[in-house]
Amino acid sequence: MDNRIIARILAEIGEYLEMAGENFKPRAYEKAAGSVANLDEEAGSIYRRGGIKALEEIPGVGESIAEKIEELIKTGKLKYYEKLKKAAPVNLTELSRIEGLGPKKIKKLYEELGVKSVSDLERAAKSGRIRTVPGFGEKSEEDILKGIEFLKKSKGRFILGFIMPEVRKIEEELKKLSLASRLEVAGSVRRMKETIGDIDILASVKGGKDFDRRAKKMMSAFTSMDEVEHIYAEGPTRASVRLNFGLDADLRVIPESSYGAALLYFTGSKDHNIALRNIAIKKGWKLNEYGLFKGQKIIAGKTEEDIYSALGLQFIPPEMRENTGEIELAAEEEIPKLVGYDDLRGDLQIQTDWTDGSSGIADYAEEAMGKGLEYIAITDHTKHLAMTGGLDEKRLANQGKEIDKINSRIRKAGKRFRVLKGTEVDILKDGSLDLKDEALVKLDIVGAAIHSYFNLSEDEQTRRLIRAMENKNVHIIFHPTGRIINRREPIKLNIDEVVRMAKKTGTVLEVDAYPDRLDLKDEFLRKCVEAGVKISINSDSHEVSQLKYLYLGIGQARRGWAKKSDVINAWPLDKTLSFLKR
DNA sequence: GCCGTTTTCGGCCCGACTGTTTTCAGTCG
Repeated sequence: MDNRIIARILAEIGEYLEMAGENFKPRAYEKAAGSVANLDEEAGSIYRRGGIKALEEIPGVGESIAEKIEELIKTGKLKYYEKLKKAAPVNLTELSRIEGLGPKKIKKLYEELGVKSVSDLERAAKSGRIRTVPGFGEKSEEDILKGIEFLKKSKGRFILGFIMPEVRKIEEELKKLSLASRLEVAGSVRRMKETIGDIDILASVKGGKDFDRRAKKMMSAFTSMDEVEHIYAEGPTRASVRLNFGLDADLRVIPESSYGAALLYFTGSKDHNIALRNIAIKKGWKLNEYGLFKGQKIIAGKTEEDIYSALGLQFIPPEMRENTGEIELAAEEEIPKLVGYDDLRGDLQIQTDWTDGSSGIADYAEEAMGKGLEYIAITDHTKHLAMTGGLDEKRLANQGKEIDKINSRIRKAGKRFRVLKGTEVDILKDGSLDLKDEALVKLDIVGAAIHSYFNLSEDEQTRRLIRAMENKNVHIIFHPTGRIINRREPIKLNIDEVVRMAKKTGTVLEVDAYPDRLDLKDEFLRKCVEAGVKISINSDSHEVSQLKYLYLGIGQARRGWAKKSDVINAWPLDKTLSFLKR
């Protein structure tokens, strides 16, 4: 039984206990679920290694939860969980996705009306029975129907790179009003999470006696924007709305003196904030969105730096704030200097109109120069991918001649820029490659990638990838897990083994920066960084405008704690090339 | 149910907003 399933069951137990009116147990289960989900090792393997005592080493897991995990590992079932489910057989996960509905209300609806699912809920609301339940009224009934409608329309979380233009547009519109002294999108957007659930906007206005008036003006400007489709809540300092492109947005207005505290708070993550608050508590202080306080006296609040520093911590970049060890590093002054958003010098994965891309090589060179890059690699698909018009050895050689011409034109124009010859060679089912070694050895950059047989077992898939890495001509594995966010699951891989073999063979692993790939993802990148495996951040462009997606790959690499020295295309070209010639 | 510079008991992050209530429980982030 894998960690995700164990974590989900623990989290559900927490919700059932909350329904039952328990006070602190739900949080204990929720916390344990979070740690299990974040484990590097399968709980089953921890248990086999050290038994129940080893399970108790997991943060938030004590005697009782360890026994429950043991039962799940041994029997695949958990009596305690089955009992809770039987006592209240409702689809909690589904129902609590409706805005405004939590465990307590769900319990009431189940007890009074027998509501078990969203479809039960819809019937109850439409027939006017919700309003008869104590604590509910006509408004609640309406809100529930609206919530159901929204749930039917929305497809869960939005992919950051695709929604970013809309986010920036809202941000720009609000800034244009010139009502706020500072305004910023915080939350998961600022942490560069690959998907986001909503937009958290933070604005500050001058404090003092006119604060209320200024804040109110800001709030009403926000809720009356053209994009606002529905207002969930609107108070003097906080409003929550649904935007017409299907995303929810929150605005908080705070006085300037609290901007740093509020930015810290609204950037999250929630777990990071809780950990910071606990540090404050241990010092006898209190941390909230208005500042860090000792009694009534404010110690810090104007900037995030001030607050971290007062807590005895180094500044932590937003992308690292997930409470997965960064606070401990900050206490030791060991936060790494992460690769920066301006650090990339080249892009090593680009598809052109020779295969399934729609822009030509020269256009890419032009666009990349305009973006300040110093090199790009052309890496079209190979013959096995017939639907893309993949290149065979002969067409690849012809493409090389065109690249030579383009490079000489660039040189004659006196520009320092180079187009590298490359390929995205297909990894076949058995791990062999789609092009002959004689063709590969002539190229500057050989990326290899899996595009077929996504359903092999973990063992087969891992051996397949390792065989590709063992080819001396392969420099980089492109999008190693093959996932497409919200569409395709990653292939099954023993990632630790892959990282180990990448280190041994000197193979680079990629962060494909395309918005719905971001592959490798953050947690796997951390493993690379720890093991000393180099990474490259590439756009996987199929059209010149897609070079802009590199920033998403950088964000993901920062979430994986990568430094400039870990990223081969953040280096000068001669260093990169000599590194690749192992 | 977990945990410990509050250490084996007594705490557990904190504040805004809503709807349905006449003072607050529930939800959210």
